[in-house]
Amino acid sequence: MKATIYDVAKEAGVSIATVSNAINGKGKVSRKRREQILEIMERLQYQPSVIASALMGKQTYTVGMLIPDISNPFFAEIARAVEDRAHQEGYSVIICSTDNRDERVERYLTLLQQKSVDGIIIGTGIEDLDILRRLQANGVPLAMIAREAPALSVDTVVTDDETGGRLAAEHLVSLGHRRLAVLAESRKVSSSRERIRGFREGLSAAGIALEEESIAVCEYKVEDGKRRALELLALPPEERPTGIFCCNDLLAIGALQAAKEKGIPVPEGLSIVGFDDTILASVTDPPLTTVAQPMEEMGRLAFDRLAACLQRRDSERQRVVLKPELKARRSTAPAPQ
Amino acid sequence: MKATIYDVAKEAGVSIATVSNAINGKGKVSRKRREQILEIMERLQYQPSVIASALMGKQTYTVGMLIPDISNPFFAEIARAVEDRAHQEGYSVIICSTDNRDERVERYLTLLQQKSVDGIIIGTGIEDLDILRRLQANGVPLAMIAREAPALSVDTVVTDDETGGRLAAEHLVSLGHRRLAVLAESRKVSSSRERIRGFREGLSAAGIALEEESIAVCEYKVEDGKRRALELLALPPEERPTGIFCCNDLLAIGALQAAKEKGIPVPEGLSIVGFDDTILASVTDPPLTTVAQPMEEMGRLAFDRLAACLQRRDSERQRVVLKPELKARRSTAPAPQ
DNA sequence: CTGAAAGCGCTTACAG
DNA sequence: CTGAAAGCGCTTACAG
Repeated sequence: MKATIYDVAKEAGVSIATVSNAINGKGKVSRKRREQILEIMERLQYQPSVIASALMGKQTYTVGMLIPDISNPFFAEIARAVEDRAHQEGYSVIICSTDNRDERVERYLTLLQQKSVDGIIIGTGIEDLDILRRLQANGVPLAMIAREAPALSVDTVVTDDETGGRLAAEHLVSLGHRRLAVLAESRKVSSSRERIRGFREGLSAAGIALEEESIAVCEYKVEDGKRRALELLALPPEERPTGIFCCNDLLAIGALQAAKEKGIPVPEGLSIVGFDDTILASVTDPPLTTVAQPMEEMGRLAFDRLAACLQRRDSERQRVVLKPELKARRSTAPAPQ
Repeated sequence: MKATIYDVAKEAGVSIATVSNAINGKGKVSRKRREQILEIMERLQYQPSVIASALMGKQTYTVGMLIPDISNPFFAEIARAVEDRAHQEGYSVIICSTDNRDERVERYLTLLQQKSVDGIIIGTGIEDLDILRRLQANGVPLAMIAREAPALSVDTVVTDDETGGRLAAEHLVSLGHRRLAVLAESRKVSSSRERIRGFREGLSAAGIALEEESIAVCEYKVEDGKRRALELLALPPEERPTGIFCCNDLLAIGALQAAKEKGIPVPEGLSIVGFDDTILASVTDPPLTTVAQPMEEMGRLAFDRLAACLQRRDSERQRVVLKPELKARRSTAPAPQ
């Protein structure tokens, strides 16, 4: 059987309260006793039960993280950064892939609460903000990453998506493109909305309008992007967009595949801009021009924000905005004549 | 405050034991009482505490998963499959990226045990098998995925790595290659050892020997692969390998980059074969010939194996071996003359 | 400096 | 069919 605090106490000839104090550095325990107890713990391979101490109001040292899909490299890289920082502080992270579907979000949130996680990082699109309000009412610390919920008072770490969209627009405009289209993520995803807003602004600053029908809403997977891109490219050459701004790298890969299938050369016949700068962007054919987010930093900061909530629950909510950066690679070129 | 079972019991005018029975469908509770209790739970937004019931010997409905790195697409895809199956059954999964380092493995394993996870899926390379033996001695159900520990009696789901290596060899041999090299993962990683063994067998069946110095051991990251590939390609053209077998897609991308840097055209001047068939393999330039593993199936089966251990602890250990498949894309071609 | 006791929110025999 | 009571492994005042 696994050793408990009772075994240690008995072996040391003290009460369990003293063992508990020795472990937690609480109260006063003579140095001699403490060392003796520690030695016995070692010998018995005693592992304090997080479960039991959590029941007494201590933390579970576990946080949840809701993201659309861990197999999307953008979220996998973010998750790694969150995990590393969490691990440094003794926390574990439960990954929850929601596919941006509200019923999955709700199910996971219920589970996480039943498991008494200490906090939750939200990187998934959520339509119904009441879900988050309820969480906050239950006293669950929250931090948003790569997504926003402006209506809520909640710690947030985002890239400046609007600026990111504008950078993409300016890049394409400077290359002479005037017929542009967008591959968007679900409207639920705030970051996607912001990117499109910035993109539209960037275009209108150059006197170019972005028609509503040039915005194709996709799920976040490659196949969706490809399907919707094929629709956009089905127009006759003189009406067809010469540049597509994609709200993430996965969609951009879909666009790349669509262009290939249509026999349209990239970048000569079509320029494609992605978003995120995941590992994918650097290995595609051609390598993807994309708007980079500082993923490692975002993950780290998001955990730090959450940890700050855990420490002093009353603290100010912060909103951290990181700078995006356009990485020009080879999927963009001057617009065809 | 969050409602507890006491609140529900008081509201319903019954004992907490009856509420507990109603929730768990244990004992006999009249249908009328049960419905009344359920209705009150709903109204009070009562969420049973997993922590408390775990302390009474029930499960935590949480499992751990040790992998080298969640930001490696291979493991991200596996993790997604594990997560989906786990979620179906009401379990959550804690992701632990170990970077294949024993101290991180030990640290995570200790944490997971303190948190009383119901079981652990191991996909990380482990040098010191005693670590796993100790886990088993503590009664923690285990399942290995994509890694083996033949010395242990443990459920295992793997691809037939040896066959995978042989497929790679046969493919290269059939294209006329005779000077071959390997980009290997750490020796700790059993799957990498097996792949190399199969590759070597495949070569020797064609009368080709694989020199020890043609095997470059890397970590599992792109940069490592690139660095070691550069070394392999530093030889004069007539001694340099015409084909490189890489033990995963990430290393293959490193090889691709090294070739590009050296100005060696792929596949005309150098053929490259990867392993895994992650999303990366389909988007590289050129697309990667690689040995595919059925990642979704592996993840699903691994969780099922673990779940089987949880149910009936005494059951037989199983070893599931899945078939790899060579996907010929455009990174391989006939050997240069 | 140390220990007895209460209690966290449940489950599980056991008795009725 | 229902409830009183013990107990899971800890922590936390409180008393000494």
